[in-house]
Amino acid sequence: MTVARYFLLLSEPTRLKILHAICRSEQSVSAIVSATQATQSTVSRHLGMLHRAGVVSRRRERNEVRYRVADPAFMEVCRSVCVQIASRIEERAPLARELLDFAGRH
Amino acid sequence: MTVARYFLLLSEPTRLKILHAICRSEQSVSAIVSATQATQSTVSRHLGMLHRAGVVSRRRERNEVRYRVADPAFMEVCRSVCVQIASRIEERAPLARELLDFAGRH
DNA sequence: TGACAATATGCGTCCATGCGCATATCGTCA
DNA sequence: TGACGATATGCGCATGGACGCATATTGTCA
Repeated sequence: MTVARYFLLLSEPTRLKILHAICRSEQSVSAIVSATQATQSTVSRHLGMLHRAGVVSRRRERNEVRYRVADPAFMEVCRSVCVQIASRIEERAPLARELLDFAGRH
Repeated sequence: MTVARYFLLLSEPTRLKILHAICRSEQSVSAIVSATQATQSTVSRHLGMLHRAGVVSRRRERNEVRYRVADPAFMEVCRSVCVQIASRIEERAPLARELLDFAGRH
């Protein structure tokens, strides 16, 4: 089931952090490394994964590679899911707030 | 990051099959087993997982337990994600068709 | 071209998770 | 209550994915 693979891309905390880091503007790998507090190799690997899936695109700028979300609709998906999940479980205040907060940042 | 946990629930083929099996009407565990071609223990385990996450609810009916999607909005999320992903990659015809097909069944 | 900075990747390890088997638990009905 | 059908779960195995280290690769600039 290919559908599951797309959800799998969004099910990894580090990958979500990476997407969060580049959702506003394209960023170099090193900038993403700083933003996510992850290792350079880890970040590079995840970026490669997202790139192969067509979620992000890249281009060289001088001697660095800059990544950006390939389609803004993808982050919109992420955002809408967060909002809907949050409203669905609004009785659990802390989690709902976390979700809405996450969604709001995009 | 709690958000990732929700996507993780949707990233498992067997769990998607289970959700697909109960998205129209509540079903007993044994019915879900037949529908998904998975083992009874596997299905029961996944149902327990989805139940603990609040995604599905259950009730006894005679000597069987019937599960249903707790909030219809959840399947709506799933559907909208599928549609958006499909339209985003419509150039890859086969995958897009698979996604839309999956989404259409709900 | 040579050196350097930035990014990608092979390799090994560790941990989480899915699975099936066997068995326990739970509820119903005679 | 006793037995049976339906569902849940302990256990062990196998697999897949994330991670870090070290190193390869790639592109840029002097």
